[in-house]
Formats: sequence, structure tokens, C-alpha cells
Amino acid sequence: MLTERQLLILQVIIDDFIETAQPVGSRSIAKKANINYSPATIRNEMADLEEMGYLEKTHSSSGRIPSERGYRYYVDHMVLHREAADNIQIIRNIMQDGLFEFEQIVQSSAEILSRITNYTSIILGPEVFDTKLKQLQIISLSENTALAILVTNTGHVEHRSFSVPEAINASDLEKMVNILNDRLHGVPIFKLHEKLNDEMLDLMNKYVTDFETSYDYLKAVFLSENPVKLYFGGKTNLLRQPEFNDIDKVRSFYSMIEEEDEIASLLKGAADGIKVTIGHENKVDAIKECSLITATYEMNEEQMGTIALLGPTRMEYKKVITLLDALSTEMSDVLYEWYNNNE
Amino acid sequence: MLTERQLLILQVIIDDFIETAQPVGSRSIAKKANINYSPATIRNEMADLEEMGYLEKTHSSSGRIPSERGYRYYVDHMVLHREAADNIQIIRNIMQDGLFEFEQIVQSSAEILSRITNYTSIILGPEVFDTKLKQLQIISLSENTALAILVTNTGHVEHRSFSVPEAINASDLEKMVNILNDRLHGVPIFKLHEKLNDEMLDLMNKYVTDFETSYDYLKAVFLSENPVKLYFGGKTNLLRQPEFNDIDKVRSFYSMIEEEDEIASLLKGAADGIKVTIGHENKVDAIKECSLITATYEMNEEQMGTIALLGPTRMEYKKVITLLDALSTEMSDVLYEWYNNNE
DNA sequence: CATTAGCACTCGGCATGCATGAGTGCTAAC
DNA sequence: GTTAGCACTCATGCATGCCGAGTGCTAATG
Repeated sequence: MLTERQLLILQVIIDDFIETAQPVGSRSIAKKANINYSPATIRNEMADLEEMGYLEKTHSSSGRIPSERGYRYYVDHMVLHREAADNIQIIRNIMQDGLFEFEQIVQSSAEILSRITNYTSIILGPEVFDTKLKQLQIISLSENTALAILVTNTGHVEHRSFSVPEAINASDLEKMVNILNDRLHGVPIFKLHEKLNDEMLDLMNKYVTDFETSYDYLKAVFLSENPVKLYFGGKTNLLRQPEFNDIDKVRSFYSMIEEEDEIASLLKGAADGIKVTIGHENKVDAIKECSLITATYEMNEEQMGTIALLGPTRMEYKKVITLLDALSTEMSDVLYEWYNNNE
Repeated sequence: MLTERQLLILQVIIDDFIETAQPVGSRSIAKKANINYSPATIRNEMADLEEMGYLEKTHSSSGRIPSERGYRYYVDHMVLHREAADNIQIIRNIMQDGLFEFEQIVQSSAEILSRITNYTSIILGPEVFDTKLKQLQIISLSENTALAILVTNTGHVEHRSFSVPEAINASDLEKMVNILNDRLHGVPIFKLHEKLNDEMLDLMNKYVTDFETSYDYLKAVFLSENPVKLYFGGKTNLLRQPEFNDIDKVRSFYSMIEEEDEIASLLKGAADGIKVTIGHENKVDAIKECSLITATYEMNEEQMGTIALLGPTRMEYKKVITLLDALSTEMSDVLYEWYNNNE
């Protein structure tokens, strides 16, 4: 357990290092207004903190820098989540201004976020928002298997084969597809399933014997994994951070940034709420000297995507955590409105 | 005027330097298969070439590197434009595959280009392709001035005030706007003017007295400057070039890349055909050590936008020029088809 | 017993000097 | 006109030494 004084010193060191990116020496700590100990005392405490794994030295006689464990402790115990922040108002203002398309909402969010923080922002969102059903087709493959094909207006094709239950005869299937095509043409993909369940169930049952059974077999096509899309903001912001003075780091970082799949899978698993992953806690090599903060947003109570900020481990955790928190609820709100205003 | 031998040596030096990024010495030139002179002879020639401004030294006893003037000569006299290239087939194949939206066509072109060349590609295209007319409104400001407002489905607003000629009375104007709204709703912005002129002139003349005069005054709104959009490919490709070993160069380069306005204005003025701008011929500081190659593409004989490649002055001019040439005609073709298949 | 002053020690950063080698320019010979 | 030879130049890399920031330890202090 840390003493009151150790806590204070740890906090000062981390805050200072986050600001200056320079190792912090005992003398400079002793000079701070809220510190009333001599450098020697502080040195002793620092030695203890280092022994406990919260601090590190860059070389044997350097000042101290926070270790990843130190950051972890800082984030878990010293950062008040949900602090008030002026930036929330900024976000709210921008979000309310002229956002007509989903893509636009997300893209500007990413840009705002990166501009305020000077880090790189990444937003993971569903890709299907603007894609609509163009055509649905069912092709019989053999006596009891068939292939369902779903084509969107963007040319994206989704297909799945399924076995046709005996209860369904070919003409029923055809009828069903015809009606579906007729009624669902132009419906956004992400609303297909809902629309079918809510509005068309009765109708379908009227025309097709035992519709629900047939639909069970088709459902997979309608509920297929949403392809996801990444939106970036401030991709080059990290260039300005002193930890990226080494050109090789820059290179490996940006070649990783271009691997969208990798990043997508990184963000996909994000848990609800805010999560901070520090340095080597990240599984991907290229960001083992970075921290990743993720927050999720939702639409109508369903988790929709993830907002993330990528910065050096020496990150302004306080500011960033508050900000992400605010933005994620704000985005959920805007999306709620957007959803209910669109068809 | 350069002698045959000087030409040969210049060519060898530039090719070699483009490949290796290292100053080229006389000995290494003499070793090449097609060179039958001793290093000393070559040194003499190189001294002459330097005096004429085609070569430079990095320091007093280094090998030679091409000067910008050298590159210029190389591009103007030694690169055969319209050379056959395997890549053309690659481009053609990709372009023919599943391109359904204008944005997609352009974006993939940019990506293909950067992937093939390892430079950064920039495409300047009109932004209005997917925007359609939502509403047209005319508001009378005073007795003989009015304001025309055009709203698109993306929420973009275009407006212009104009003086109302005496020949037109208010009710005519109103009638006209009503009809226009009725008939033009949902029409892509870039087709507005054409559609009006081709299909609706008779109709309008039937309902509105002296339509053509009124329209003269409105035309400005319909023909307003297309806002443009930039598409990038391989933004981080240049990181891999050895000339970007200096982190400050990287920084200034990328902060320039983020200034979209600046780049847009750089590409906007591009002349028809292929144009190569080498090093300090560029007006923007951050790319004074880069070369910019631009090509324009068109749609139905009208110049539509610009494709550009940005790389170090030590650029594979031969390859790149052929490629851009091919891509620009290919894009014009695809766009032609796209245009004629869409509504 | 906690705190602090003092001092020897460590290490990164920077300047300096030196050897090496790639490459040149010039001159004289072919 | 071409080439061999040689003195010269300069970037690069390595060893050396110095400075200053900062530490750990010990002994003195309250």
C-alpha cells in the first residue's frame, strides 16, 4: 500500500512527465508549491516507488519516469472518471450543426476528437448505414438445399446456403421471395430484420404457409455480420509527440495504422464503458509504446461501435477519459435522433 | 548541347540514383555493361555535366546526384511518354470490377495508384456526384431583387441573389419555381443545368412567359462552382523513402498534406495532359524536395478533375508517367460509362 | 526515528581529434 | 582524345574527455 506522501509524489511525477516528456528529478519535484520535503527525502521515496514498480529510470543516474504499472495505478486510482469538462460543450455544439448523414456524424466526431486531444482518433462504425437492399434472390441448388443471395445498392453481396425444410414447397418459397423483394426494396440493411419482424410478419403469414419456419432458415442472411468501417482523425498527430522522434518508430506505427483489419479487430472486442490499455498491455507490437483508450456508443440500447484514442503511453489520461466519455454519450444521443428521423 | 556520351552518362547516373538514392561515383558507372570508358574519362564528362547544371555534388569529393535541372532534362528528353506498360492491364482489370459509385471509383483509383508506385496519390474530383437537388426556393428581397436558394439532400446550400428583370412578374417566377421543384427533385446537382436545357426547355416555355430570360438570371445558381474533394492513396508511402529519414521533413510534409485547401489549389490549375513539376518548381515549401506529376481526366469531353502523384524528386518518372497517362484515360472511360448508365 | 545536508559516483550529451575510404581534380603519359 | 597515377577533400565512425543533471549513501540534525 502506498503512503499519502508516496501517492502525492507519484502523482506529481506522472503529471509532470505527461506534460514535459522529460524524466523528473527530485529537485524539480521539491520546488513544486504543494511539496514541502527536501530533494533527499523525495529521492528516498522515489527509490521505494521504483522498487514497487511504479517508476523507472532511463539510466542509472537519471530522473524517474512512470512505468506502465505506474500509469495503470494512476488511471485506476487517481483519475476521476466523469469529471466535468469544458470540451463537452464544444462537442455538443459541433455535433448539433448540420449533420445529415451517418458517415458525416462519425467522421466529424473523429476529427473533433483528434483536434481537441492532439492524438489519433479511431472510430469503428457499422458500414451498412447507407446501404440498402437492392435485390433478394433464392436459387435452388438441389432438392433440399438452396442459396440465398442479398445484393445491396452499393454492390455488396451477402450469400448463404441453407437446407430447405420439407414443410416448404418451391412455390411458397418463390412467392415469399417475391413479396420480400417487393416490400423490402430500398430498406436499409440494418433495418431489414427489424422491419420484417415488426411490420411484415402478419402479411407474410397470410400469403405463405408457415412463414416463420421458412424465415428461420433465411434469417442468417438478414442478420449477417455487419461489415465494419474505420474512421480516422488526426492520423499524423502523433508525429508531433516527442516519443516519435525516432523515424523507425514512426514507420512501424504507420504501417500498422494502415492495416485496417488489425485495428478493427483491436476495437471490435471493446467492452462497454471506458477502457484504458497501456503500453505492453496491447497485443499489437507496433503500439506497445502507446496507450489505447476505448469507449463504446450505442444506438437504441444496442452497442453500435467503438470510439478510441491512440496516443503515447505518456497520455493526458485525465482529459482524454472525460472527453471520450462525453463523446460516446453524445454520439449515442445524436444517433438516436438520427435513427428516429430517418424513414 | 549534350554529346551522345554525355547523354548516356547522364541517363545512367539518373537511373542509378533513382534506384539507389546514393550519389553515383565514376568507378561504379565505368563498371556498367554499356559503358566502355575509364573512370577518369567519366569524371571529366561528369565535371562538364556539373558545370552545365545537370549534376550536383553533395560535398566536394562525393559522387554526383542529378540536379533538378538534370531531372527536368531527363523528363523532357529521355522519357518516352505513352510507353507500353503492364500496369495498364492491372488498372483496367481493377477498374472493371464492381465499381458502383463515383466515390468508390475515385477512391480505388487513388489506392491502386499508390500501391503500384509506392508514392502518395492524390485525386481531385467534384464533390457533387452523389448530391441531389432537394429544394429550390426563390425569395423576393425587394421590388427587383430576389434570392435563389438551392438545397441538396446532403444539406449543402447554394445561394445567390439576382436582380429580377421587369419582363418577369412575380407569379411567373413562382410558377416557374414550382415546376422546377416538381420536376427536378432528386436530380443530381451536376446534371441540373443539362437536364433543364435538354428536356425541360419546351415544357417551361409553355408554362412561363419568356422562360429563357428568367433562366438567364437563375443560371448562376445552377452552374455554381462545384466544390471539390480530395482523395488520397498511400499517404504514408513516402515514409519509406530514404529522403524522409529526417523527422522534421516528415513533419512538415504531413502537416502540408493535411492542409487540403492548399493541395486542392495546387491541383486545380492543372493543364490538360501530363505535367511534371520538379522540386523547387513547386510553389509550396513543404514539397520543394518532391516532384508532383499531374494528369487530368474528363467526363464527356469536359475536364472533371486531376490525378496526381507526389514523390521525392528522385522519382521513377518513366514508370509513373506511363501509369498516370493510362489511368487518366481509363478513368475517363469508366466515368463515361458510369455517366451513361446512371439515370 | 524521520528528515536533511553533503559528497562521491554514474551516465547521457556534446565537442574534439583521428583514421579510414570513397571519390574527385589535375597532370602527365600513352 | 583517353587513361593512369597521385594528391587532396570530405563524410563517417570511433575513441576520448569534459560537463552537468541526478542519484545513492552516509552521517549529522531536530
